[in-house]
Amino acid sequence: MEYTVKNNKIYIDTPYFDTVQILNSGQVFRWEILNDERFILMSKDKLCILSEEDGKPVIQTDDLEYFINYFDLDTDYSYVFNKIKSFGGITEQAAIFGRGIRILRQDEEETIFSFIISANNNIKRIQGIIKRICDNLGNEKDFQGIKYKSFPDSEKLASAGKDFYLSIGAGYRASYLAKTSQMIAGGFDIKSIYELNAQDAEKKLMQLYGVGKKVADCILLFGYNRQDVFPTDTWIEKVYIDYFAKDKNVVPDRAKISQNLVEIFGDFSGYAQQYLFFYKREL
DNA sequence: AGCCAGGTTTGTA
DNA sequence: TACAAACATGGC
Repeated sequence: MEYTVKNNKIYIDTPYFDTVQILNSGQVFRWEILNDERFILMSKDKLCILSEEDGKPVIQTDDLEYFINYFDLDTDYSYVFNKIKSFGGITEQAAIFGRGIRILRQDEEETIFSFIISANNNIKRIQGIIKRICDNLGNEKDFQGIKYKSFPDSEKLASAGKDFYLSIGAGYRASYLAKTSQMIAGGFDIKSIYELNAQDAEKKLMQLYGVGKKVADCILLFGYNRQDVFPTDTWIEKVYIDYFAKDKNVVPDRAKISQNLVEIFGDFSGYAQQYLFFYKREL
């Protein structure tokens, strides 16, 4: 076991958990610096405090079970890490560089809306838009004197119109958020996606307004914990051109890049994607 | 100042 | 099917 639980705290004891790397890996947007070396992270209506004791990560929370699952603490990352390293080259370098990254098990619904907002957007602004949505539509919560707002459910999101999303700076994604929240609140079954294979799951998610292939793949990876997809954005496209393309002058489209990378990495595509994304973006 | 950001949708041929 | 333009906004 790579963690122990005591008094509402989870003590992490593994090199495969680096708080700063996880927070900066671009999969989670609702976090803030609390004070030096302490962070708060929110998911759904829950919050945890991330800190260090004796140089090791500590998670403080009212809901231990939720965050043990959220941080994927029961997955053996030494196995994942070594498997990714075995691909060699840039992939091995990326894994070593981002050794402390984990793929979080985030809420499906929150992930859907978060990654609709992510389209053609930068991470700082994505964080701001999501924060303003929570501040305006979320429920008031409190954890040990820290006041925060929950992520609103689809009904609440659907009750706000396109004009609201425009007013909080969502830009042209405003209509996507208004429409998709109405679809999900209206009965679009996002749980049934767990039963589908990757291709059908992708197609189903792409029925949602504002969800194309790349966003669908991010939702599957971060919200459904599916590893057999390879979200291909501008950064992964750069990685592909630099290190995987046979002919740099003939660059396939992103769907084809994604397909090629899944053929290479198979059921470890998600992990490989995350290490490579982090490596390219941090350098 | 101007390009870019974890792209998607819509229109055209 | 394939490609291009339109789409809002702010980070750096």
